[in-house]
Amino acid sequence: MEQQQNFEPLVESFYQVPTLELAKNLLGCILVKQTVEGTTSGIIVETEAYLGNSDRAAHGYGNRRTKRTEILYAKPGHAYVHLIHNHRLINVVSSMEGDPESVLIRAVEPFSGIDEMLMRRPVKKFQNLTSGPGKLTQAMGIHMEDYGRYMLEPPLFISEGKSPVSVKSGSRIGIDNTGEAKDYPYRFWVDGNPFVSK
DNA sequence: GTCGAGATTGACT
DNA sequence: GTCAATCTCGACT
Repeated sequence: MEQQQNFEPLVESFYQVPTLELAKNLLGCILVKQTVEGTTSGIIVETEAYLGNSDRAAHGYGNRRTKRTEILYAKPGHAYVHLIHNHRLINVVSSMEGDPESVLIRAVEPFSGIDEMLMRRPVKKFQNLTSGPGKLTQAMGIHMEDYGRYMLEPPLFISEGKSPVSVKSGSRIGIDNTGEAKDYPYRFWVDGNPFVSK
């Protein structure tokens, strides 16, 4: 019995807050991706903030505006899909138009369309399905074609969810050789959730 | 046209 | 804990 409900996309003003605040607010919200095969969704349980101009670890650092980072300068609420090795990561563009800031979605907890996720990404441990930025994009079928998608309407959007009980923050992971930027406490997660990557 | 780098994952010791 | 895999973009010749 598959949960079938109508998701309500968040409104534009939700994204028009400081990036660090948006990163916290996104926890507990639901990421929804609709495909011809069906709808998959997951509760966001882990995020990271990337502050463009002042953050060396961010792709928008130093106002390097290229075709690849172009979407970071657009209005908040757009999807920035980035490729790394053979994996994809998904960010939500935040802050104001013209500021290359974004929030990386690092992990979600499967909510609906779980059968389809398992088909795309067969795993022995259910916990491994979406507990990482490259994992959730594979499970939910997010590709480069989703680059630049405006996440306020289907087929890719974020819906309001329940507020997490307890939120923690700390330093980001996976970004070495970026100097002091790696120690910034820009990572947020839902305390105790098994789908948080580490 | 060619070369190098990157916000990761999974398998193995 | 270490290490290799594999793809797109961006810079340079």
